[in-house]
Amino acid sequence: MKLVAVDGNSIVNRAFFGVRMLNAPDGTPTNAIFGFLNILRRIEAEEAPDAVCVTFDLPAPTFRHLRYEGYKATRHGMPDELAAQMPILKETLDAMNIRRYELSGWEADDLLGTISKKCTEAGWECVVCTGDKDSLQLVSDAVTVRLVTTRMGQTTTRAVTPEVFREEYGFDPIHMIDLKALMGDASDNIPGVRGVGEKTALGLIQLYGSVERLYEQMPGICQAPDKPASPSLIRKLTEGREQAMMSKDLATIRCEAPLAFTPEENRVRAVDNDALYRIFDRLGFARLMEQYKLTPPVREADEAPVFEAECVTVEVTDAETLAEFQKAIAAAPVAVRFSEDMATCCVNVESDGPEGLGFILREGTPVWRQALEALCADSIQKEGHEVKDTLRKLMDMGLGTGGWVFDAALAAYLIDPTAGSFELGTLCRRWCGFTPMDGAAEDGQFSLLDDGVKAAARLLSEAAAVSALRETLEPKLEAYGLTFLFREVELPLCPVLARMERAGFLVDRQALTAFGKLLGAQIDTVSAEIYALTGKEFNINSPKQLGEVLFDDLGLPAPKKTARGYSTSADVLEKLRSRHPVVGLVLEYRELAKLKSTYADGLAKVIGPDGRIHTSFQMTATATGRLSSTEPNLQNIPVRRELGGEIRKMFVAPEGRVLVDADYSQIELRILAHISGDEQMRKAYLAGEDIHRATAAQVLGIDPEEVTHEQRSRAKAVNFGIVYGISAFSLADDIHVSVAEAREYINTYMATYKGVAAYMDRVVKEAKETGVAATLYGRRRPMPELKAQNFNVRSFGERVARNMPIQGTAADIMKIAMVRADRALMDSGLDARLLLQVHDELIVECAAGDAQAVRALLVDAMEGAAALTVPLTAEAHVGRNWYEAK
DNA sequence: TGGTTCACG
DNA sequence: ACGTACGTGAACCAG
Repeated sequence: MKLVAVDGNSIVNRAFFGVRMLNAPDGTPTNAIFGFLNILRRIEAEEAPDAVCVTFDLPAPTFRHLRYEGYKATRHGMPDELAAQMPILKETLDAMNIRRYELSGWEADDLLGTISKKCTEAGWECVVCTGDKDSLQLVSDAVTVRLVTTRMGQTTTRAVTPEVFREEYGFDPIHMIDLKALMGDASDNIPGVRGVGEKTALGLIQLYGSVERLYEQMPGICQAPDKPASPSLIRKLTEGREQAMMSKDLATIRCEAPLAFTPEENRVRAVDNDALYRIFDRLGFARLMEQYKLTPPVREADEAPVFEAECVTVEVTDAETLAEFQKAIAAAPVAVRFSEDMATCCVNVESDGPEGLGFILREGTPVWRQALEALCADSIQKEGHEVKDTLRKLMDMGLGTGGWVFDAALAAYLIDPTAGSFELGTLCRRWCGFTPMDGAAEDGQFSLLDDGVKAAARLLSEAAAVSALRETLEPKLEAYGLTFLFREVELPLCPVLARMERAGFLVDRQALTAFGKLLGAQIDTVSAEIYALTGKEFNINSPKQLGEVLFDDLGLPAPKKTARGYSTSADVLEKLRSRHPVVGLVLEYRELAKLKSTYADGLAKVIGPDGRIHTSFQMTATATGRLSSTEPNLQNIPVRRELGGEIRKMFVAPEGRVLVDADYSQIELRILAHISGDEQMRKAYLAGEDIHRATAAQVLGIDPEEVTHEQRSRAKAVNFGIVYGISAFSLADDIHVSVAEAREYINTYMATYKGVAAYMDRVVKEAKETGVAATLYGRRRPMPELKAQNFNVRSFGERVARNMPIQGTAADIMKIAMVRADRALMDSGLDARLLLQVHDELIVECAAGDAQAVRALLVDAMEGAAALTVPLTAEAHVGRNWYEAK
């Protein structure tokens, strides 16, 4: 029988400092709990114990160790973010039916010692799980210590048995206390013998075993076999004798805590599904919920907050019910949900109760089309969830797209874009405290209903959720100053994006597959050369195998490492290019393989029956307000390298039509100039100067004409760096200069652009005060990282706080431009439509004859999207394909 | 599934 | 003394 005893405080500490800051939807920090649970799962998987328990230190009024004054004085107090997680962690363990042992005045170490002793006495095996080497003294035939270390979010554990210990230290585990007696332990304020460090102490204990035996043999002792102790060491030991004895006492774990404990009472039990579900739900632990196979608590019938159960519902099937429907939806905002063959609508739903009226519209009923048309009229105020996707379907059906006044996903996204999930059920639980009817609820009280009714009830419940969410979220939007973005930007953008997705981008399928074949042939050639040069056939795509070949077989120096092995990234390989001819070939292989798999083959797979590629734009995916593009991602189509540009040539306009590509010129730097108000930078833009050249000239104190190509390109890198929240190290890496030089660049930059420097300080300070970073238009991003104790986490937060207002404002402006451009195109009567947005670039397809008009219209829409204190400029080009038009 | 790499702005 | 630029998505490997 085996019991695992977890050192709660030690593990939760490792987890807290090892796992990056995480937050529950309500802002509660959760990283320590998350890390703890993952470590616990690891241990359980590795040890397969019969019983598990956890010990905790309790803050005690008095310490047992008071007899040595100052003990623990250096142990820093627990950070607030961690302290906040402790009660929740304990609650979680309770819900998992894992016993906790905590005893006022007793350290976790002592409890672990006591527990391991009692286990041994009961004939059980005991595994002590801790991050703390102090516990190693407990190791015996029946007691193993599993040491846990967490680095960069990754946990490794190591089982220390008596054999392992002896192998490592050269003496028995119990003499760990003797070692501590001599060398001390700063973290536990154990003084040890002055002047004796780890090396000396190890040698002495290996030779003599215990401090007592050591002092018995004094002064005729040896430091190492055949090496008599130096007179100074003898003196230190003599003078430190008392310290040594006291230290040994301090280092000794007490195994007699008055603990009522039997291994049996800790036998592994099933978790409390309902309790654990509620905790994980609150903390936003979706993955853990799956791993523990938790299911939503089944509600008692009498407390079920399932709206439609009491909501009066009407099926719209004939003239009479249609009239009733039309009257109801004209009178008040109506929440709408669509499925394949059904639509449900709710009106007058209160968030705290089910008063309201529900309608069910089914495809196939005689009034289906009429009802939908009535619903889709511009004058009917509609509320939805992920409205852009709804509009796509409505457009497919030839229905109107006006009158949408609310989108629950967009509202929640504006309130907290970092929330992660904007699914209706998640939002409803988070903001309204109830779960829309789902599978579990059905089993409970709806199992008697037939499938059609059940589907309608589920959809109606979702409509009710949308309505409830509006009531909760709209006041918040108002309070956070997000109404403009919501009403004038995000909502109007929905039909624009829906049209773009439906339009798709025409692709030259033949050219694409031909290019894929060509790449395939080149890949074969390059692979063969690589195999010949290395004398080995291996998978070049595998960083592991590639690293072994390059760094082990060929003996190239490995400048960087990753979590598991050598880094083989392009910048690493680039540095090694001159060392061996195979390196260049690997880089070439990488480029070809990427182009083929992701672009040539990848894109060919998603060409629709119409010969066009229809991407999906995600409106709630990024933390800064940018859009993203998926299935496929059309926002990362190659352009930078020559071969990559070939791919863009495959994105074409149909016969008789052309592409117009318009992009903002340095929108982010211009925004920086605007919001920082920096005079130098604004002057440069107002004078229409080449900003990178101007930066080089001003920073270096030379004439713009004197700036070399090299100097300009470095200034450009600095400008980018500034936008990203620069560090000297990374800049150095980027422009291949020493860190000292990079630091010099940055310092001179900040001295030149004082307004930028001041802004960077100001924006971090404000974000720290308010807990959010925000754009010019009020888009916000909560920034809990700024409060983190962990240096890296906090530094990351500071860089994000500097970048978000810039990147986010650019995103806002582009969205505004898109709405303007779409409107202008519609109003103009030109034969043109938007196809794609790539952050600072818009692509339109139009009749060849309309190209110049469209060009002017686009530039106008984009430049007029915002009035900054520097010019906001856009350029547009026309071409038969994307490459030409850029 | 998470890590690595790499395409884009 | 820390470890290192902001924001994405997709393909691939390895466990």
